[in-house]
Amino acid sequence: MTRQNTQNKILDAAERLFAERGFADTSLRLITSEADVNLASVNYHFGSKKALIKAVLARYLEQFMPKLSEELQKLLQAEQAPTLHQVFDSFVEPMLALNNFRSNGTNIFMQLLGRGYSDSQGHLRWFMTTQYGEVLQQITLAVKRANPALSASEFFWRMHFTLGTVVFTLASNEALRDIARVDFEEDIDVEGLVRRLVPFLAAGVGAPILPAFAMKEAL
Amino acid sequence: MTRQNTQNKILDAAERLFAERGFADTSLRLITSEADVNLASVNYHFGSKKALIKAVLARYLEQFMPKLSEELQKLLQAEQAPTLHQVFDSFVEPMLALNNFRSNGTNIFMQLLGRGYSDSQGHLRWFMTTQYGEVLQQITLAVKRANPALSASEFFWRMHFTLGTVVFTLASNEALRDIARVDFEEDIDVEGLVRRLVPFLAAGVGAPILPAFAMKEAL
DNA sequence: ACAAAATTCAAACAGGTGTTTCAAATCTAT
DNA sequence: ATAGATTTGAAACACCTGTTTGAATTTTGT
Repeated sequence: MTRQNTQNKILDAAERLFAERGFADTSLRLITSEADVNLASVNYHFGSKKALIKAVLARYLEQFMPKLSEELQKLLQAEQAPTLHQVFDSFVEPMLALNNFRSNGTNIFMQLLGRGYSDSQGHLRWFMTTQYGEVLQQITLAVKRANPALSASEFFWRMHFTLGTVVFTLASNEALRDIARVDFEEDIDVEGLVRRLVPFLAAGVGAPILPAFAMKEAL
Repeated sequence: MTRQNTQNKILDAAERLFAERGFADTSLRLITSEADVNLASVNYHFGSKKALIKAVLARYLEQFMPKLSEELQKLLQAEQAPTLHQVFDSFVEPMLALNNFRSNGTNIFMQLLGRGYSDSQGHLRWFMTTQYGEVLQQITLAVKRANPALSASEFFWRMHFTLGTVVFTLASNEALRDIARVDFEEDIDVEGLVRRLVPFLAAGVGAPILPAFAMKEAL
């Protein structure tokens, strides 16, 4: 029973520190001292720092991904094509549900997501392609149904623009909310932030295609 | 005359390596060995690694910012309000002009911009607020004229969504273009990428405001 | 209660970082 | 040409990193 205790103490401290400071800037010594365990125990229980990072991400993705998949399935099973707004909206509830899984969970997951992509590239990408490829395909399918006018290439770029908006916003959400709080006394919560993203992204992905590029495609 | 030579050798090697690997992952030993100068010379000529990073960024910003400011001024002086598309379009030419300043300059600057924001937060932000505050205000003014419906808070958030899209896309533009090249044999150049961002951002910033948030604002 | 397995612990390892030092070399003026 | 300032060079400094080691401890199954 001590095993679980130590492992979880490490995971809890690590996820908090990773979210606050990023993966690279969080040393094992800091994690283990905050978790009140021995330095060697992270290598003993997880093998390496990389494996610890994956374990931290996995704990959240296991909660988030099935719920997201379910939401997308609802849209895909409906007879009429979804709107882009609906597609992006289906991310919101699974995101907010993380607050039930762990206190402040939505916020931590958002920052982990941001870090996971921008820090040492690869960790998050690894999960997406190897573990959750089907969900990725559901997303693709839903967006394509919502906006069939997009060519393969335009779709690719706009999805990455979207990813960038999300990753950046999530990674720096606490800093941004701090600024907003002092600049115009608006105390926005995580939910408000997530919900504000939806119309922005839906409009961006649904934007008309420049004639110049449309022509290029036709060649 | 040897001074300039060494300093520039360092700057040239540093900007390339910073763009490729980020600031944190580029050691002074790597920079000085590629520049073929002594390790100590970067501390001698620039004082510290932080100061070197600032010097690298400054060289590009000095080229870019006045041109951007000029483009924005054109829009602001016109009688009728600009469109969002026009506002974001005014970034494109100054961006592309960097290829005349230095070979592959646009691409390097884009990656530096991305790194400068997501890496060790602060460097780029320092320039923006202390050195180029007026340009920042021009941007603000132009966007507000193009979309007066935005409240201060909605404006703030959408500008940061925009920043996120740009920073992320620029930082990973080489990787993304590589994927695009193999996935659907489309060899997009930097210009094509920058131009594709414009309609996405214009649509996002111009998206209708959710009734829920519009109500909140009215309180 | 005891033997065996699992876990914790303090310490050291091997390698990396930015920065400093101070003598040697080079350039710059008189 | 020579004295003085500037620049280069090799080495060391102080500190931090993830990982490994091997003995001490605790937990587990019988």
